[in-house]
Amino acid sequence: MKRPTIADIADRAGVSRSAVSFALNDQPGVSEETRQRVLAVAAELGWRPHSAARALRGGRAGAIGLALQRPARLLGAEPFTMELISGLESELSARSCGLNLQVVEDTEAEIATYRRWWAEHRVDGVIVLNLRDADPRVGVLEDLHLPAVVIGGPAGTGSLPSIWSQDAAGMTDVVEYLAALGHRRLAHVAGDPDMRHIVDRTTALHEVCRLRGLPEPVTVRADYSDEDSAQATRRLLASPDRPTAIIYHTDLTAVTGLEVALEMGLSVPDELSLVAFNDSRLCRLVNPKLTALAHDIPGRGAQAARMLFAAIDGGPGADSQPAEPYRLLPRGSTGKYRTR
Amino acid sequence: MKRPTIADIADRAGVSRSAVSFALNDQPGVSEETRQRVLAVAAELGWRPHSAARALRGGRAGAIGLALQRPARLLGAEPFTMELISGLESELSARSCGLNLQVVEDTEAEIATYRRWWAEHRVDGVIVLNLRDADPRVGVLEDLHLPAVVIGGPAGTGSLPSIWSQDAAGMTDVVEYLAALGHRRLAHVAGDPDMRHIVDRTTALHEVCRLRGLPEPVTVRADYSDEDSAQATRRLLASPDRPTAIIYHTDLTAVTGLEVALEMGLSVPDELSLVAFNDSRLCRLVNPKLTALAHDIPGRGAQAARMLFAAIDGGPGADSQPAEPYRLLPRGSTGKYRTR
DNA sequence: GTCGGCGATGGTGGGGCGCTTCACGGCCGT
DNA sequence: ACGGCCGTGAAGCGCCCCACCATCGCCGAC
Repeated sequence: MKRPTIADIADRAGVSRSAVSFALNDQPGVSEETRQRVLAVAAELGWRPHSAARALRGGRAGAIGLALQRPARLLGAEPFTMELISGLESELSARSCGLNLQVVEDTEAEIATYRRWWAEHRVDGVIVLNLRDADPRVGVLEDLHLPAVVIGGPAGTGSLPSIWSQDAAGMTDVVEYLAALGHRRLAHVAGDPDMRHIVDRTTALHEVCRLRGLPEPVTVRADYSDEDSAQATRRLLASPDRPTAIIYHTDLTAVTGLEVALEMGLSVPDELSLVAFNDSRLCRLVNPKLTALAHDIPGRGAQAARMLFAAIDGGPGADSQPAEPYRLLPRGSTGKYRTR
Repeated sequence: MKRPTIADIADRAGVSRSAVSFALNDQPGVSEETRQRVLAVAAELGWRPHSAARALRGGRAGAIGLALQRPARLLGAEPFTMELISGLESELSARSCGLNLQVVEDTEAEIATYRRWWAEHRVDGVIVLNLRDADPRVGVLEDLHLPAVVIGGPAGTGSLPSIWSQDAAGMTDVVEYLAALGHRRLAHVAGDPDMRHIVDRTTALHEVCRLRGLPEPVTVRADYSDEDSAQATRRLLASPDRPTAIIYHTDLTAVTGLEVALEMGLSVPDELSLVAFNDSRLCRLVNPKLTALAHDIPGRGAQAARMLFAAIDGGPGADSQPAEPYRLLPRGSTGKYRTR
């Protein structure tokens, strides 16, 4: 089976290749009658533009890139990524734009991927995840003039448009909620403290605690692995003045934390309250169900895609904007602290 | 910043564009000295081949396609996909080949995507997931001569190479294990009964039960949604002669089932044993941990990628082959049946 | 009333995007 | 003189679009 080209259509329709091109691209220069004839022939032959030829001609690559920076063993556990992708897709498919995925080991590899994508004309723009402090990716993308939308920020994104979750506000909500339940000794299990959103949340946490006159909250670091996040919770709970509420920065670590707490014989929420950032089905699968901060991740993906298109087109609409705020969903894992 | 082209290198190195091309592609026709000079200049300019130009010239698109057929709201919950992708990537990046992702609503849309990818020269081959009975995708891909590797089978893949999990063997292991624990009334919660692997497992289940003299196992259908799989388990457990062991075809439905069972006041595993196909972190997050059939999904992804490359190159190594068999991992959710 | 000029309309030809590759042509050594 | 070895020129992949051209209707000048 041979893919039809514009020349095939031209032959069949009895016109020149230019005329076909004009007709197919809604360009002036052909009569309405010819245009219809050409379109009919094209449909009949099942013609579709050769993406490489289009791209070569100086047009778009017709795809955007998403580099996922995570160790292979953790991919999959986190629902976030797939939800984001599904949101991106909803916009991409409407513009019949492809999505190029690449799993990378670290920031250096991610940057190399951007350079390669740029040099090979593989993508028209990229979505950047997990912004860090002084993130080197920003400068590289600016230098390359590769359109990009950062999910995270708004600080530290340079000239790149970003869509930022309102992390400080989310954290504030949580603390107010926990304080209202009578909690005073708070802790949180944080991932990489370089991450912009972790920084924002941590700052807010300390700030609100100070304002409310609560003791200084405790921070424990943990990567996203099973063992590490379990260990983090275990350390917190083994402490003599253990916290009465723990905030987790991902659903995954929270669920792990819950298991550890139950294992250690603590009653949740009577003796310990748990809250997770990033609601997902995971939070509803465990018992008690986890109180979580939810936000519409597919929606954010779609918004990011729209912004990226705007940035690629160079038109308006590519300004940084906040994402919809977090919604606090109280569930069974939080309650008043009661000694038994 | 302008992307350098072969002409730029030719100018700088003082040779013709052809010579540059030969040098860069390890083609004979240039002296070793010239080759080195050209390579040096290319490296200096940071040259990379323009993927579109290569593809247009009749070469490869330099990417493979993966169409994910699932409703947006379920994407993300299943760890399977991302693990598979990470496995694919490990091979792809070694051959600096891209991965094109597309989320589609149904089989029809998936087929349309294949046709589009083919017509637009976007991918060199595709990975096909979730083979069904009389799957229409197979014929389409054969007609298009689009290289493809099916994950699933081995029956019903036509001329397409496949990599098939040994579902019947896995199911047999489970039943033997449960029978050894004294279980007699078995049930399973199955997804779409069209799916090839579900069919294979179901057939094996009935077969082994027959051989062992166990009563006919009960089948309950459930899609992958929260509510549906919960409802399925609830129905099973409400029955007067309820099963003493339930087998789930995904980790996700199993976890949901466990929650339902505990909610209904059943003790697991004393009154009910649960087994999940597809081990994942989910299975270890719940309490009791779920007995599961594990297999190396990233490994399978890598294997699929290698086979696809073989199919694309038209060389050997593109024959169907079994995946590594399932490993049964007994955990807390299975045990002898004890009435209390 | 006729005719030349002119703009609008509908269509063709061809170049070029960056890369590969085939046909050829100097220039050695034997 | 002839066969390797190096290297060049040019064509062409499919598409887009600029430069052109033919035709025709219109209008004002004669």
